[in-house]
Amino acid sequence: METIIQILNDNYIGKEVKIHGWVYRVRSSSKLCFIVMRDHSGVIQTVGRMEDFNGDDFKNLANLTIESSLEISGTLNKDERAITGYELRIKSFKIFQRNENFPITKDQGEEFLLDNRHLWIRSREFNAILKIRSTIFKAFSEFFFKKGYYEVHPPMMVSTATEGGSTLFKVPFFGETAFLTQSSQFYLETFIFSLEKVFTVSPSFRAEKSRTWRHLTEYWHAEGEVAWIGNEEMMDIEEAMIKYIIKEVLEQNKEELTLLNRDISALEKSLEPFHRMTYTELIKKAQEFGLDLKFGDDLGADEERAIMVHFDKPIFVTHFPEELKTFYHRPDPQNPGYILCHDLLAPEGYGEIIGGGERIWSLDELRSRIQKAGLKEEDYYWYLDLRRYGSIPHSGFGLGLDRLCLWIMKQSNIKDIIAFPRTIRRLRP
RNA sequence: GCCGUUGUAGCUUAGCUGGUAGAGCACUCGGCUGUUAACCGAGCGGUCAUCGGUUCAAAUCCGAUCAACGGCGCCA
Repeated sequence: METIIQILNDNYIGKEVKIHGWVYRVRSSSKLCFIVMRDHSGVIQTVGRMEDFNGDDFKNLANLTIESSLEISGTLNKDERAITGYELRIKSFKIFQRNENFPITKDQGEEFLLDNRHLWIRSREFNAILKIRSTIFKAFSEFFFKKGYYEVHPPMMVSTATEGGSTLFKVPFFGETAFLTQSSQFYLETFIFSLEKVFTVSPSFRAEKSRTWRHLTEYWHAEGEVAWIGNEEMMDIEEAMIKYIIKEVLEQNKEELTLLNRDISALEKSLEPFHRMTYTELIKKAQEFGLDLKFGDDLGADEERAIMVHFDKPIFVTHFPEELKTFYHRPDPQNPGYILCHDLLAPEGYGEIIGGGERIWSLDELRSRIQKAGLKEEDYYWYLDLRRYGSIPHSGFGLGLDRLCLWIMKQSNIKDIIAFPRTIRRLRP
């Protein structure tokens, strides 16, 4: 048994091969039928000639429906008329299932395809998306393993919010109420006291009623936490990580990127050094670009997009004013009122994909920030304990892997790069 | 949560200022020896989201309801 990608190759010309897969397209006339077959690896045109078959065999072949499953044996020829340049002349075949008409035909609306996502993921386009996504996830972990990090596994069911928000999913938990995690950052901070350099890839859940092109209710969160380093060094690591992922995708998924019409040279730009600027500098730049942004404003989606059309590489934005960030971020001792943190904005209008920075490591400072934020110390007893016993400087980050996928594949909606998106209005399929 | 748009055949849709529903795809049947989500001929398929109102007459105008989609905020 061969895979399709394997036999799209001159070495197989004239040889007898056997493939299995699904009918991608079928066309027939009275004495000739074309069945384009697909498997996970690609598509190939096969041709059935009436003279090659006995009895009803030709008819059975010509009457196959899209997505029927079968096994085909035949000889391979080169043929420019065929979709992928080679053609298999069918000698024999075995049908596993001739199915009813496949629900997805041409001219489908987005919503219909979402309702039928369980079937649509078979499409060539989605197949390419899933392959690139797989590379992105793999490369993320690979990068950190190569740097000596440990992968850790924080809980998804938690008792408190990370950021004190009200956007948590409640889950009954043996008489108590548990929440689905929004971020594993606090747990990662516990791990560094054992392992020093850790990362995790796990889902995060946000019950926010977002309806935008870049929000999911359940999304894949890649987080890292590193002992003994500060904001600058954290950014260096993230920059190397993003470049590593892009390089891997460029190496392993050229074909898929082409199938998606991704402009590869635009992506290659991000292998050059990223821009870095402070929040204050960014606001100034934005004002130069003619944007109505005042100091103290958070960057909205429109602003991010308007700013990012001026850059072709990612930008780290650092030193946000204290009021714009949550309590655990460490204020800059050199710049009172500013935070040692960073957001990474992706180019081509994609905006924020990473949030990270240095964490407060002094117990007193953390307690006062918790108080200021109006939160209860009891809820954070174990987080505070980390500052009681051998506290150290450390930094971390959270990367929205789906957002990274969105940008790398240059799709227009985050739902397009995950097989089964969960949003405020979609729980199925 | 706020703002906006849309709802016509299985799917994609046309239908202007009211006159009683049209197409493409899919499907069924027939034809075709080189097709590229082929082509040609015929057929099947619609309580125009729901409820109510205006009118001689409503897919079309008005109101309500429901559903979906898009944008913002929140963030990754």
